Amino acid sequence: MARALTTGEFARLCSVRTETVSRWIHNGSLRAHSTPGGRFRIPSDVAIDFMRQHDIPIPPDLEGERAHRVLVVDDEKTIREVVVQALKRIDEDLQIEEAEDGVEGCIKLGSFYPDLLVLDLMMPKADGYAVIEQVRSDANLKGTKILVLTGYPSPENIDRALQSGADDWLAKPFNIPEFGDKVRQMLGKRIKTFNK
Amino acid sequence: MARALTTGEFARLCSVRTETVSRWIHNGSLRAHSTPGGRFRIPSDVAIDFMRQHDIPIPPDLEGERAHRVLVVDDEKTIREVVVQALKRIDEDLQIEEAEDGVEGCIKLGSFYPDLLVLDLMMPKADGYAVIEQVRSDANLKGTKILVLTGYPSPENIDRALQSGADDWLAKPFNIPEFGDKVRQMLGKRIKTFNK
DNA sequence: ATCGACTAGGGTAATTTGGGGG
DNA sequence: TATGTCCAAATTACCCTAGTCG
Repeated sequence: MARALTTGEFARLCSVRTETVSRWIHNGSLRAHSTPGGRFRIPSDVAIDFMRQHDIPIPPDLEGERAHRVLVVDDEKTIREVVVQALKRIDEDLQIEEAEDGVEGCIKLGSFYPDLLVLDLMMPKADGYAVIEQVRSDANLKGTKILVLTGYPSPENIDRALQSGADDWLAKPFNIPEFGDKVRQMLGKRIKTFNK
Repeated sequence: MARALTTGEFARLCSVRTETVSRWIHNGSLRAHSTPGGRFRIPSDVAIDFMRQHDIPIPPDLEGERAHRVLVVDDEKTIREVVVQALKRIDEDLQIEEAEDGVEGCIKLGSFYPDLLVLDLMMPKADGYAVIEQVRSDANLKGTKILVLTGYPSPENIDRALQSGADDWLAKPFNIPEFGDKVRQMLGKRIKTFNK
């Protein structure tokens, strides 16, 4: 997971020259370590941060170099704990963040850029639909998959959620293996879709 | 897929000054990312979209920078799946969209601008002939190739399809290698939307 | 030992920014 | 008012070279 890029590789990604990347490293715009011989190496997570910061499109194979991020948004602490435990069992390397209402969720979205959003529909402040719309209107979250959890799985609610842009849903209470399958599918599919 | 243009390069393509391109980026008319030093880079697909939207001629080498798009229109899910799988095997970088009837197909045409349209003739709502005519009457779809699939390959049907503007056809069920050949051929010698 | 990729550097071209006039 | 051209100053990135690294 720890691949590091050469200046040339990174230059191509940023559509600049190798020398320019060297200069960025010298003037502190870009962090890198170096070989004993003076060649620079840019860790993939540094590269991703840099590119995200400058709105440079990130190639999927580079994204794949890092651990997946999951944001869990639910106002019930118990549900969040169950979900987080289940997620950790699926993949202990997952980066997991939590939020307890739609507003907090939206704020975390803006800095966390999750690969998967596990989202309750009924919440105080901003409900799940609003969060879904927020995600789907943000180009930086294009790759984010949305799994909706709801205690009221009426056809209307489900339809509205999927219409808004959710990718899949589960009724609460859900069984853990089924949840695991969906998560694996959504995180896996995401990688496969972009695979070179 | 990865090249990005400088403001100067893009300015030349649009026959304006670089300052004007900078201003387009600032006022939001044109999306771009930037280097730490503040120089802009315009991803080639953004550039193409912009130029298409403003009827600016797109040079062929720029067109080549992006993945080809294929729209698959068929009311039978099984057929769509077979076609999509076959397409992915031909070129995994293809952007593929699906529609299950003529109306949905026409809607997607308007935003997806496929290079290739794989089209069933017999469909509910709007049949294949209607879709072909729609494509051929839209200047923005001048470059779109049409491959017709039909389960009823009578001379009348084929004739009518080709008359309407289809470029080639295959009888269902088709064999995959033959389908692959035709697709490669059509994407390969695709006529560019605009000539110099 | 080879050879492509990289660094460092200095001159140069391109780009940004702001302003003014059409 | 809105948009693109034109101008100029400051800055950035490009381009080239020689030499080094992997």
